[in-house]
Amino acid sequence: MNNAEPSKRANLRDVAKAAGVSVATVSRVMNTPKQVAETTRERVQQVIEDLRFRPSAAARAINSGRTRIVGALTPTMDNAIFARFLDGLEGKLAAADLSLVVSATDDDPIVELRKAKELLNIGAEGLVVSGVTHSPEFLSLIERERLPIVAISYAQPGFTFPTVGYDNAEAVTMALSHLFDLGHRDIAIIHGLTLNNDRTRARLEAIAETALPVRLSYFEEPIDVEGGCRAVQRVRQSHPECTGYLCFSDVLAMGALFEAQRQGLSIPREVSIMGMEGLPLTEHLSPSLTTIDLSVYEMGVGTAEALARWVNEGVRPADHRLPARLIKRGSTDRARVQP
Amino acid sequence: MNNAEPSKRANLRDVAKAAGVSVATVSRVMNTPKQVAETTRERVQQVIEDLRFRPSAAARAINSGRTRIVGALTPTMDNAIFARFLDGLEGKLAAADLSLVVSATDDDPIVELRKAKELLNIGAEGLVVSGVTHSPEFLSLIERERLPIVAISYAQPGFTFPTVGYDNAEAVTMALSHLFDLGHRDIAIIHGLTLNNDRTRARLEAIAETALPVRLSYFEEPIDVEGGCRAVQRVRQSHPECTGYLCFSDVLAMGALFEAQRQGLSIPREVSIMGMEGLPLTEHLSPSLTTIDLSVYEMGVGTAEALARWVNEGVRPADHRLPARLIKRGSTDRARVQP
DNA sequence: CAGAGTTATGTAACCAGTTACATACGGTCT
DNA sequence: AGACCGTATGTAACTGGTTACATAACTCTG
Repeated sequence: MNNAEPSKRANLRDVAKAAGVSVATVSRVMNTPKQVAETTRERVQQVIEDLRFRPSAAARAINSGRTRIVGALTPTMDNAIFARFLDGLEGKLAAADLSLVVSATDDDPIVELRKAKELLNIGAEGLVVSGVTHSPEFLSLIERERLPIVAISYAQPGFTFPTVGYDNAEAVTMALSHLFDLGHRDIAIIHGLTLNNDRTRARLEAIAETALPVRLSYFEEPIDVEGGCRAVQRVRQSHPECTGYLCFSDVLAMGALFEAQRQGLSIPREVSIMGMEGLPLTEHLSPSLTTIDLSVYEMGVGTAEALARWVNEGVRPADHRLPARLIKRGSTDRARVQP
Repeated sequence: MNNAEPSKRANLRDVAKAAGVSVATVSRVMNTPKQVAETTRERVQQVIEDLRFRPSAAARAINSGRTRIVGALTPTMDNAIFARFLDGLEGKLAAADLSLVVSATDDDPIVELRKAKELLNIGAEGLVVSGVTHSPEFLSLIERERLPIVAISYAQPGFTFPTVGYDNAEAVTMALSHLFDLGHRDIAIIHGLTLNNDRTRARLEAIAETALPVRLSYFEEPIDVEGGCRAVQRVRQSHPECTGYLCFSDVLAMGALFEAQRQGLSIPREVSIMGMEGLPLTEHLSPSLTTIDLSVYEMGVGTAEALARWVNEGVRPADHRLPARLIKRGSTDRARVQP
């Protein structure tokens, strides 16, 4: 056996030569097998296997203009919500024969622009982004490339590109009403950073416009458990009269719950706490966490369906609004009558 | 202005013609600018911008043989550990100018093989996989393609391909010793599914070989909070004498903690519970969770560095063993003297 | 059995880049 | 002036596939 040569990958010509046919026939065996006579087809197939021939994706892409790659630009991956979203997204994209490239932007428009360009450079056929606020350079890049793109976490029919997400105003209003209905009048709003995050801003604007006779105070913290803890410390210090804590994220709510308990507060007797998102984990806390389910996994699936149709069939998808649903659990209850 | 034609993307020839130079010159402007006279260079640059020229990734790939894409095959993304790992991985890969395609295998070797082939089909230059146990077809595929590949979550120097991970035996022994040192003799081992998961099996084997005089009982559940809850229900029913609960995952440990508290058990007075992984969240539970920190984020970064060097410079990386470190917190304490 | 239609296959152009090699130009040295 | 050198640029071959078109062989029909 002669293993002398470094055995570089076989190409179409090699296969054709070895099988004694033309390159066109080999190509047909792979793409339109029924056009090839059975005996020839089998012989070529055999050579393909013997030579371990694998067609070059690049060469195919250059002809078809298709890479079957789409990119997702999310603020981070290390966050239960985006992890869950990406899981749903990847699963459904794979079913549509599309590969998912992930890219974290850290909620920075400059990074977003840079990473979007890199995604285009590797030939991404479509993009997923968070929210509807983006740098002008980003928007014009998308427009002039006519790139299929879907914005998530933000339902906004008629926006520049299709959105797959929930109505942030509706969701937050639902949450606030829940606390109001339970008799809470002094409510702490615990939210993530507003800088470069239009989802948070949209929720805050909806809150600000409420007609409900409530007294609100606002606490901004990074969306992690520690942020939730710090927020509660600040609430207790500056606004101890608050009996309802509305957190814009389940992760913040978990931190808030833990810290409140650490401070000896009885939940929900003294203070009601609620989150948003509907992470599976929240059901198992003690007390279980009242939250607004935003069907994050379904958002991933819906986004994949929308983008896959656009990329594969050229059909620009309609906006897809996901339901927001109150999940009433143990962490919220009637406000205690003031002493 | 004539906007009649559908303005298909400009290519090298278009730019060359518009700038009045040859295609070679345009190519040089992009790749080796110093070889081109300044006046020519500037003129070509201008045309490139005017025509919004973006070189085709596929055409480049066909020449260079490089796609700058690597793939990661993880059981899932919707899991705090893998999310954190992927976050570290993507960040460092991006710094090495590599894009990350993610693909979930659901711990199924058949899916793993299929998705690995798909990754190769789109031109992935390297792969990340979980653990060291894979189907023979998968292994031979990797071998004959001479594909750079790194296995994670499993330190095994000298394995078929380089590993970046912790020593599962060491980690679990560390955990067991901790409980033993605190006086626990009846210990419940709560672990994820062993089917197709060699990390879990390696831990179980290490546990089985312990020289410590302890009585162990085993409880297998899917790695989610509910799994942890169910495990505790089973422990209480079949082995109520257990005072130490050793969970192979922080997620299981959280479920165990919640369920134990729901059942009225005082942690750590009556029962000590510990997890593994070192998720940031665990620090904030009440009581805070004792765990074995496995530096998951660092594993992501280390994997990226190893794979990037291999792919970019052809240097097969050395095995990288990550430290396992006991983080003693509130959920474990001395075993109560038997009444 | 000629003419038409079907089927199987080959030839060569094409996609969008990179690059080896050739060439033209201007300046320096002898 | 002629040889020599370095720089700037162009020509054309090449990467690895796909596919329009041509062709050859075979079957069917009148």
